[in-house]
Amino acid sequence: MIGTMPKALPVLDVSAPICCAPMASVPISDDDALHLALRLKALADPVRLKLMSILLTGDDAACTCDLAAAVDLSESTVSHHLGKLRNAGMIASERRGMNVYHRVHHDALAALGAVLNPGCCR
Amino acid sequence: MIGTMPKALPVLDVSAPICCAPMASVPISDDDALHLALRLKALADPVRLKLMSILLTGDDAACTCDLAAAVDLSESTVSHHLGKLRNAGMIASERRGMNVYHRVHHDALAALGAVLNPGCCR
DNA sequence: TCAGGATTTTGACATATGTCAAGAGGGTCG
DNA sequence: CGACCCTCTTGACATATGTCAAAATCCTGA
Repeated sequence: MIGTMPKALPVLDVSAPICCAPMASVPISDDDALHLALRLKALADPVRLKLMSILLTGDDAACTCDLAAAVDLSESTVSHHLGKLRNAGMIASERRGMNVYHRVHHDALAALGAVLNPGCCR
Repeated sequence: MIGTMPKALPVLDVSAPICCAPMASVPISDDDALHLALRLKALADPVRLKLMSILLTGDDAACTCDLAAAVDLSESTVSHHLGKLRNAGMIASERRGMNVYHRVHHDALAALGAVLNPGCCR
């Protein structure tokens, strides 16, 4: 039960596709609430939102160092944020030569929007 | 600039209607990123998602004590969570007699979904 | 006015989070 | 191979967060 969660949110792999009914259609289960919360938490940070937006609006995938420059933070910090996004299934990262390039999982973002927005058509 | 935010996220009033372009349409501004993050943070907790879902699927508004019973947490804890949701503009609370009844701001939820989901029609 | 129930606020505590510096891997190119 | 660049991991630190108990508010009804 959700009340007996005195300490930590467990660390789960939430990189699988989001799969739960819109919040308004049915009372959400404890399990779905936890998974959804972990994904929203991954997005609920100004730096990570900024990174997502840069990736979404950019022509191509961007590497870690470019992103670090764009948000003006250390590369280790940006790597940390990218790790969180990747772990939540929001982005995919791929090594090309010396750099690692990141791109958004559009489906994951759309699915998240759909769970929140009852009136959303797709 | 977003990088020079060494400490705390400022406490802002984000109860006003959400107003920013979908994340994918334009690189999000630092200001919009901050506001959006604060709203998402309000939602990014399993207990608060559960509360939202209960309110969304229930016939009527629910009072604090009913919600506390539903999620099996102390009333002070639930009051704290409801305060966060209210502060983010996700719910409205109204006193009726001895109890305080809470209901969801559907628009706020929908707007949040719309910012996330580029393909959402409204 | 006063007793009692509902709600919120305050204080305390353990845990999570965001940040950077320093170090460890991994890849490229002389 | 060896120097160097990009990335990720680790350690440390300050701050935020979720929880409850206890105290303070607010409201109703006798």
